[in-house]
Amino acid sequence: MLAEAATMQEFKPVMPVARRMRATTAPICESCSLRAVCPSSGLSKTELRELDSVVLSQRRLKLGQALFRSGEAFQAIYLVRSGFMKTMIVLEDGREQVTGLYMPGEMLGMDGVASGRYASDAVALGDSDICVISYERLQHLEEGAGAVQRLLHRMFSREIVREQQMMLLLGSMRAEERVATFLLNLSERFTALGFSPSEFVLRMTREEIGSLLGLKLETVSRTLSRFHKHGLIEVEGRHVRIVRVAGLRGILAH
Amino acid sequence: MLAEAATMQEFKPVMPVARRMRATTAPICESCSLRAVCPSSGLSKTELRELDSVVLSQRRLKLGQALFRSGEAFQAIYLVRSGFMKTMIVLEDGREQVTGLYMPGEMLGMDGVASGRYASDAVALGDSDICVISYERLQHLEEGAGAVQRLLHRMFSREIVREQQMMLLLGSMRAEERVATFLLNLSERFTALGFSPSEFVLRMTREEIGSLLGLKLETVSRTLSRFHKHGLIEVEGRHVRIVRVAGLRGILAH
DNA sequence: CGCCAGGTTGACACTTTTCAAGCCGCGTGG
DNA sequence: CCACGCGGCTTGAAAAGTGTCAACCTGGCG
Repeated sequence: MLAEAATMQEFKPVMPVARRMRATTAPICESCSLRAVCPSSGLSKTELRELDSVVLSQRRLKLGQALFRSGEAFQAIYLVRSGFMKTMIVLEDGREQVTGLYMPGEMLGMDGVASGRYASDAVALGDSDICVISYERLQHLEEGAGAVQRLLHRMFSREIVREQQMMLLLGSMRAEERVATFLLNLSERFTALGFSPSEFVLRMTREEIGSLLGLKLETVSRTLSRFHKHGLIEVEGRHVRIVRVAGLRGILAH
Repeated sequence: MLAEAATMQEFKPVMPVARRMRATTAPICESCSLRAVCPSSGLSKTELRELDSVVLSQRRLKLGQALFRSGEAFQAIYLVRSGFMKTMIVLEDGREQVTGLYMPGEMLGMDGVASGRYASDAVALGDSDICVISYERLQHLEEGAGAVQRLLHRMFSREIVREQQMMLLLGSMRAEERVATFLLNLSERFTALGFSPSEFVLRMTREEIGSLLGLKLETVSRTLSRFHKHGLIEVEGRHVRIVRVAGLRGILAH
């Protein structure tokens, strides 16, 4: 039943990732298999080459490894190439809030520009490949700077919009609406990546999902169970299949 | 008792704002009274002049008037010169979420860069003066572009960090913590503007505060009353005086 | 003068959290 | 090889925190 989703869990780029961990000047962006979803889509050949010149390297992370941590000196922004990342803020008293879930083609670390130090932790939710983009060099691009700068601005802005929507969710939705929104959002993003809109694998524990949605893990679990009981989804651990999208959407329509 | 706060409600810049509503080339930034808190602090004279060249005009808003609305074509970003603004997202079903409160020196509208349309509504919380900055021209700055671009990036990033902190508040704090955080945050920002850290005027109704904090207006009211009962603050409508900062901070320390 | 928006407060309902118990699958070490 | 422990998940029952509804107060303004 959930076989397709299971294979998808691997979540490898469609084409093999060539020249991993290569030196700075390797044409990573030009030949990137993520071009379709990568923010760099829309750039010209020369502009892509420009972009390549600022890609410092690739990084590989395993489950739980940090890409950066709150307070570390900001030097680079990061692009998810494969795998999943989460960002979170931690309070002194230990409470933590997952502030974002990042999929291939999405960008991380822009919160570090403000003060020169990252404001959040970024942690891998499984094996992940990450493009490391030197912010320093990005600033000093000469050729093609216009297009690349505009791209960067769109990325910044997209992040702001994403966070606004998260605030809407956290500030004015009840548990069922939050979880439904979460599932529908995942579905969209998987679709954009060329995967099934209806069948996928959550990459987070119930606790992480809860933290992202501002709920306790038990509430997440109960809500998923209720959705299942009402025939909206099928759940098996982290495998999810959306059975009645309209039903999920209906929950949002109050 | 709350006299100082009452005068402060006017919230005029320290120096008179010269050449309001003037043509594009007026040296608004160079002579801006907000320099101390304005994001443009740190720019050189020439860079300031550059910045001036992108300031289209000034806009004056009254209570309830919109600076931009969700869906409108994005053309400019805005800087609050005097007064207060709020941003909000509205759902089809009418529910709305205040996503931000903006004071003099703070920037609005960057969410429009992503899609070319604003993603939120910006509404004045009272008489306000706003700098209108052409995004188009900002992009095409030649001289001094480096410094101005860096400045813009910091602004973007600061907004991202601000929203992350809002998510933390909305996702993992209880009502008392939210209100205490709100008051302490206001206190800091007023201080930065040269006003009293302990005595100020809320510019929003209880309902707006509630929406910003993800609470109902009654909860806001009750929480403020409770703070008052415990001798932490004094409240009289929108006039607030913080009596025991340590007490408020203590609430955050669980 | 009277209305109305904004604010406060109480009583009660509802959602979500908290606490607790138990299940499952998996890796480790006896 | 099996037992054990443990993290992750589910479910129930009770507690806590907020929301809802309603009454009432106040000040400003037509």
